[in-house]
Amino acid sequence: MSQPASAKPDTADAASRGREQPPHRYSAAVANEIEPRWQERWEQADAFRALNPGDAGFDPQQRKFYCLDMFPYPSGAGLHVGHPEGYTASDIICRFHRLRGANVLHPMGWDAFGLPAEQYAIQTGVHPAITTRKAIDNFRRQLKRFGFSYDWSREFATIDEDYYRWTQWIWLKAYDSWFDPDANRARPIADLEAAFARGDRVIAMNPEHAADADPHAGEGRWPDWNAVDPATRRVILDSYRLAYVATQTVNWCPKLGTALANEEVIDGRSERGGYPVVRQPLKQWMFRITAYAERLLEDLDRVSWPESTRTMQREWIGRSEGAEIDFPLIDGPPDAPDTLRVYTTRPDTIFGATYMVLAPEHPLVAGMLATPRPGTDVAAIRAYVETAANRSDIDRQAESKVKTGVPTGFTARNPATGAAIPIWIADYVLMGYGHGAIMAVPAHDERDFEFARAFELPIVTVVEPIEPLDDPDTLFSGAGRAVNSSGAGVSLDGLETAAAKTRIIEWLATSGSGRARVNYKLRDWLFSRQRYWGEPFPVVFDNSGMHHPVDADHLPVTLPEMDDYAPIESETPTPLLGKATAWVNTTAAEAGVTSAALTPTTPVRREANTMPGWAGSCWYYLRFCSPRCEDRLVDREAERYWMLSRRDGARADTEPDAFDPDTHHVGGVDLYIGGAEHAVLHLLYARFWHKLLYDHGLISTPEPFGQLFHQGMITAHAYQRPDKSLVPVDAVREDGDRIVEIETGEPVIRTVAKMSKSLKNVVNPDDVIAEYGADTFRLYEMYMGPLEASKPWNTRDMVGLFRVLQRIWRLFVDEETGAASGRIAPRGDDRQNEDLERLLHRTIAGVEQDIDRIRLNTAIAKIIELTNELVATPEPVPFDIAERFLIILSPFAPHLAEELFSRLGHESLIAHATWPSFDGSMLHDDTIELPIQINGKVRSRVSVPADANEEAVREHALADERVQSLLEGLTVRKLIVVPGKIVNIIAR
RNA sequence: GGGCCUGUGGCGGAACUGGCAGACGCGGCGGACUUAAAAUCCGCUCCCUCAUUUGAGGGGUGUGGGUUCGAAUCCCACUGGGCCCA
Repeated sequence: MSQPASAKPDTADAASRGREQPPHRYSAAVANEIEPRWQERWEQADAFRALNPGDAGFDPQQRKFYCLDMFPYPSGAGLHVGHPEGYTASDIICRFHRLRGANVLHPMGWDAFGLPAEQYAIQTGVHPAITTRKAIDNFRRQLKRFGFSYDWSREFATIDEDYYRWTQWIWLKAYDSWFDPDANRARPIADLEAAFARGDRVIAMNPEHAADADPHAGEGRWPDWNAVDPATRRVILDSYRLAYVATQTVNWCPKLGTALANEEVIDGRSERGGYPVVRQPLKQWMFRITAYAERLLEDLDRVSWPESTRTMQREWIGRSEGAEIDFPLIDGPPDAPDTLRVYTTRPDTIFGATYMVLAPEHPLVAGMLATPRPGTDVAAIRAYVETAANRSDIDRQAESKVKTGVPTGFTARNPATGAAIPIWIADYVLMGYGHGAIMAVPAHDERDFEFARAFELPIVTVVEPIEPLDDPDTLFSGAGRAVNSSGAGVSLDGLETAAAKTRIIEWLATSGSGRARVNYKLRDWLFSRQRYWGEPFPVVFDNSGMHHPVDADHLPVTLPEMDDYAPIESETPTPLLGKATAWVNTTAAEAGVTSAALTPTTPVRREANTMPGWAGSCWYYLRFCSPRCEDRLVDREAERYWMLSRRDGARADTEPDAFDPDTHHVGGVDLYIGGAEHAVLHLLYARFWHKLLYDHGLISTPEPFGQLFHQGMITAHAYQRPDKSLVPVDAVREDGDRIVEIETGEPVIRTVAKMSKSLKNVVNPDDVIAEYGADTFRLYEMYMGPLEASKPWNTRDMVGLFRVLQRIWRLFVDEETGAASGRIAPRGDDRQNEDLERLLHRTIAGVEQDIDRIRLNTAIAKIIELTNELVATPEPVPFDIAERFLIILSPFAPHLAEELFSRLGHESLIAHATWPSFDGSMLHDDTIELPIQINGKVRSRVSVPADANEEAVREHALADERVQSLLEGLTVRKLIVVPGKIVNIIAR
């Protein structure tokens, strides 16, 4: 065992070796014999094959159930005990639904592109495909050993060519799409061009195009499409694409040869290795996910997801309502726009806007540096802008940091007050949010306030709290009543904040200096990585830098072989694939660009960036519906069958294609189980791709995952010093009542921590299965606590579940001979057992309810209670009770259940048995014991008929001897009867 | 700093919608079996006091308050832990 904390000998192991052990007792050896045997039987019988429409034996009347696990990234380290947690839960639920007659789709596959394999390749030179395939084989072996009922015929990996060709195909679909704000959906880019040509749309750059900071981009400047030159047409159309190229500032680490996410940069150095990181502009492929912000937000109300996850997605999308306001520039730089546009959620505070701030990256800055105002310290501005460029957004936004900035010397006019206010540059304003510029209202915004104090800028109060604040010195940023807010054109004085906002927006609109605006924190999705081990983009560039898509018939674009995978160390960002010069430099024909776009011999450069790890996981759940489909990303019929669910549970395939919110569930996968660490990114990205495909009519539901469930984390015990630092489990010993660190003798306390190599508390599932078998492992992991809770692994506790299985085994099998125990009445014996029958019905009902509510720990407790009763019953257990008991056990401990079921004489698999029904009248006894409280304390209990009415119960209670003696000398003031529950007598 | 979740025996946890707190499992204690130990099986096991053959009483779900006939459950404040945002 790899858990040194369990100092006790491992019980199951000892049991299997014990000399005087009965020869046929349920032991680790028995488990390890019967489990692989049944796994082979299932495989031979193709027991868990999900039938698609058109398959032989497919029954259109059968209920469907699509239950998906978040597929794993197969690392070289193999499975961790955290992996099988969600997988065991989904397996139990799937087996349950099969027993209840559903056609269950329960697939498994591999998220196989990604960094670890590439880093291993850098060290060893072994191709990532080789290490990845090996890791997949190991993961598959480990998962199969748990007896999970996956339909393995549907298995695929994201690195399979016939999978990622469709990943690339979807990207091309996005490239070929624009988002029509009027229709609120994606449409082919050809529709946009046609609309321009017909004159149905104003010909303009996309005003939402992130790469274009020109605030006037959305204003038409081209009256006639036919008069626009082809190059400009392309630029205009490209600004609308849902997959587009833009120059983004990235954290480039020259030493690592890649761009890093903001979270991976700490104080200007890489988190891994501590290498310097520079902020560099880099041409990147982006996804216009922001176009879907509103729909991604709205549809959160329609899915059955944990509230916390929906909240996180809402916050990530970050919708806010406010206004964009144009502040006229006073003597601005030549060639610059006349106005400076800002976004604010508090337009009502405009009378308090005493200065403005530009992000250092703001396009106006260049013009200000080129033609500075007299007396401006240009060098200081330049230095400030350069320094700011290398600070991460996270650092820049940290409120604790001292605010920095420089004055530009330029001024703008506050449209409300008419006053000229100075324009500053400061890095607390980010280019990525709003318009990269703000009106600063230091009286009512924390950051503006600190900045104003640091640079002695005026602070004007324009909102007063309606209720006086407890602490008058705190900055007031809430809603209140406007004061000092009157100008030539408009007055807000006396209005409460909401009304003031409405009034000022009306005035801004009529005066032409602003308008209401909804803004989102969500940014477009940076989709390029400078890695090797990812999907190549199906796109090339010609000599003029223009991009051309690869024709769909030429997919997939495969990766070239490489001699070494070391990153290119460079000051200028260079993708690793840039090394594969022979692959990069090719011709239009070779790359698969249609001759309509480029003549076949045109020299082109392939896109050398690759897609990020998220790409493959964005649509794998769709592919599982028909993983071998060759002519489409997913078979139409199969997709509709598995993804579209009617609310009443009936089959949907007789319905028309169109999703109907009144009769259909919103999304396809009936139950999606996976970790909360994917609450935002993976789930948001997958929803985005799904909606894009839905808009193109390729799939039938607007959401991918109808119900989502997060399993908690499996933690482990660790030890903590008084200073809260952690001590590895092998560095402590028990010293009497205390636990001390061996090296120092200092006491430590037991705590809970993540499993980690450094704490030496990682548990390897292979070891646990060798010691106890998979059935015990499955039961233990489900029994630890509620699935959604994080809970500490404690190997010592496993023996309890092992003993339960041992008791069940002993009930059926003679430990000395291995033959039938004789404890089960033979088939055909008509003996009854009323008490057991009632308990069985209660257990069936309880387990059903618990599985439906995903409370597997209490379901197992109920099965254990029944087990203990069966074992304790002196006379033989009726045959059909034993049979039904095994069926309800089978989702949880499938191997043992199959074995015992066959020993009862069954030829067929228990996996294909029918879930037993329960009789509602059997759930309650005829008479019940009712507790009697006197003044809130239980003093007695009486037996009453279960259906006794309130009056009868009252009489029973008052007639009770004990109650009468306790009530002596007291007056009953009140008597509360809760039928079936309790009686409370209030007496003085 | 803001938001969300959470605190129940020695441990993991149970308790439907406000109705007998501690199901079930671990551990511990006692017993059976054994030369002995392990394994297995049986019994007891929230704490305190008195009685100890049955038992009787009191306290108890992080702390303090509130609502209620009745609170682990609902409300308020505080406090410990976790997660997310900043």
